[in-house]
Amino acid sequence: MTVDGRATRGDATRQAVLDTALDMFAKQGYRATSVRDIAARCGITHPGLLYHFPTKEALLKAVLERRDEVDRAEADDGVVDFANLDGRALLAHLVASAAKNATKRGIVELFANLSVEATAPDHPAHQYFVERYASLRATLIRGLDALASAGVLRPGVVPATAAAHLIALMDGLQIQWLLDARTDMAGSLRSYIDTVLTEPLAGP
Amino acid sequence: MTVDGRATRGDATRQAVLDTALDMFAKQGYRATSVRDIAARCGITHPGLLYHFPTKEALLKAVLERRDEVDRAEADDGVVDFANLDGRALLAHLVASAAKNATKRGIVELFANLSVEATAPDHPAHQYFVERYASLRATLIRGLDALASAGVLRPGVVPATAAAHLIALMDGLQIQWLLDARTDMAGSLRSYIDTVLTEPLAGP
DNA sequence: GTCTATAGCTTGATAGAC
DNA sequence: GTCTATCAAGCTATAGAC
Repeated sequence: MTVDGRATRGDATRQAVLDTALDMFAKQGYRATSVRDIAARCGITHPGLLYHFPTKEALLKAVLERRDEVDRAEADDGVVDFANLDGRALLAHLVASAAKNATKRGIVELFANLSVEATAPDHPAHQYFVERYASLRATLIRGLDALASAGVLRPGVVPATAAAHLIALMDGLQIQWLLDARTDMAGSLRSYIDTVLTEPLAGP
Repeated sequence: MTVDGRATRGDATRQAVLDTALDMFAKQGYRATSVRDIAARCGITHPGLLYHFPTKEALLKAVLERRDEVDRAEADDGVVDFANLDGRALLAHLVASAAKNATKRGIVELFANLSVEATAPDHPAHQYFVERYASLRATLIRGLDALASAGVLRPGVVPATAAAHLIALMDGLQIQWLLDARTDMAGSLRSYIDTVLTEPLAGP
């Protein structure tokens, strides 16, 4: 879409490239996917693609931004603001995300692949992931602090430690699930959360 | 070494290649490291290298096997058999491993990279990782079962679930540590273990 | 056991026509 | 906006000399 709301042909192609790139980065990883492959699946040639995204790296960044938009849109079912959920709702949201991820192998592969690749300081997505982890960690600590104040955190649980555990569990369980789809990411995460709270998390 | 115990020049080269490959796969990932680069750092050409290991894939497998040998040798400080440690010693060993890993960024990068890459069923190291995870999981469940029988497991802790948590934590904490070296892998792991036991793990 | 030389392929990116 | 054509560079792997 252009700023004034009219869709052009170029924008349609741009969208198709973005969707296809997301799918292929997800299934094969960023490094293992070539610009040519993406272009071919969109019915154009690779210089055609590079007209819209000048480099492969620019395409990756656009894909990540688009992914965040989609996630935000989905979370806005009830116009919820993730960063300001109350403690229990925040933890419930993590479990729900894990359950939803189990229906999207491609997305899980993309982020599992990238979060390791992007660990290298010179990776195009390095800064994106540094910020992503820092922000998630901060949100979790805030939520756990609130739960501590409300007295529903099991004594001895340190918010910063539990936050690190939660993030590690989400990442680690994804690897186990990718290796063996019988892994219950959501259930496993929930059972950790229940050891942290004085009263189990409600819900499905 | 040849079967009868005599070292030959070829064997020395073989060893150098193995060590160098481990180092470079670790620092840059398997896919991003070329056979040429490895050969050059060994002072030979790449066809020279391919005489010893017919393909890059064969080299990877040899590196993984070598890594396991070294790990086993290190664990055998006191001639300990990892799979038959008693429960507490097994958990203490995990913490010690995490601490040791924090001195070897290369190795951590190699395994973090590979455990995600190898999630793809057609990856050369797929079977290796499937078996690695299954065996670690089995060992952990056995150890936790023993602790449960001894009555030192906090009530409500399910061995299979705690085993999945421990593996996920080790993998996930590695990613956080690679992103930010201030992450305390060993401490974080230990604090999870302490929530699972009725009495904290002794030791440094 | 290691070399030179090279085949044969894929990659990301650019120039310039239409 | 998309194409053809092409570049320069990288890769794994092989053939055959020494």
